[in-house]
Amino acid sequence: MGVVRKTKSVDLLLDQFKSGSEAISVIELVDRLSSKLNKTTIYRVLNNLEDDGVLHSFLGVNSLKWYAKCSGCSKTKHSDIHPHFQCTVCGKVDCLPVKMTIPEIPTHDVKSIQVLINGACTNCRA
Amino acid sequence: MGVVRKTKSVDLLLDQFKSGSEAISVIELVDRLSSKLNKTTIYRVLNNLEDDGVLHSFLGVNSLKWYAKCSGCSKTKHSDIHPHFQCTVCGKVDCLPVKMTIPEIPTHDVKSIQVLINGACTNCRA
DNA sequence: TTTGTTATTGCAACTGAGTTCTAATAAATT
DNA sequence: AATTTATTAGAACTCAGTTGCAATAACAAA
Repeated sequence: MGVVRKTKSVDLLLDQFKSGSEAISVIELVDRLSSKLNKTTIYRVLNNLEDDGVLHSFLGVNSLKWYAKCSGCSKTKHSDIHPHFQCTVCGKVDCLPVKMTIPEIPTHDVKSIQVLINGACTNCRA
Repeated sequence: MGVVRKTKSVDLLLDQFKSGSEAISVIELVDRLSSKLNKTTIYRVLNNLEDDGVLHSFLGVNSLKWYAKCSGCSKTKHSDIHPHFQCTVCGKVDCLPVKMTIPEIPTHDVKSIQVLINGACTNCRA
């Protein structure tokens, strides 16, 4: 599928991801936009934007779904592989600008890899 | 807390993890043991066994919770860090016997790391 | 062995993130 | 302006995981 039409929903959601490499949970997005967009719409548009290679998603702690901007991805190829860092103090999630290489596992045919790192972020570490 | 008493529930659950390095989802465990144990009990005992360093848990695709045996962990120290491999064909999850080093991130204070690899397992790759 | 203490269990009801269905709406094309 | 069809809102639903409480069973002390 993917996004085909320019709609208010798409604009509003893309606005949220304009700045920085910070990820946003769907729960947070629903909360921020609840007066303007329906929950179902948010889930669907995010899904479309991921199909288009505009955003990527992953699971944080408590199995909540998070989204962040992709860089260098397209409808056909998702090449933006990097670790995600979730702060155990404030809960925020960053995309780490660290190059990840997919490891060679002789016994398995590796397709993708997800790395979630936990600890204290820049602001929260004492 | 952790497990203090030897009960039927603990024995039944530990039996499931006797062989191999294969992880088992909670859903699967509830399914296997539903005639013998209550769902709530299963969730609670698994949680205790994790506190004790006997099992470790992680999230697979669809944010389902999985458990697998720990090796070399105790009530106070969880040192068994390794990637988990989930097959996109059959859905099974293996603990990979690969040593993982926690990366140095200058800007963040890293505490733990979770790696989920996707692809085709030994049985499912063509 | 019996009694008392308290961890553990079963059950029912609940929670909440994410999904599904359908009718109404609004892009985009003619 | 009319037509087509993707998109949206809303309500209802799904289901993994949790909570509260009364009943039960492991274990220790007598």
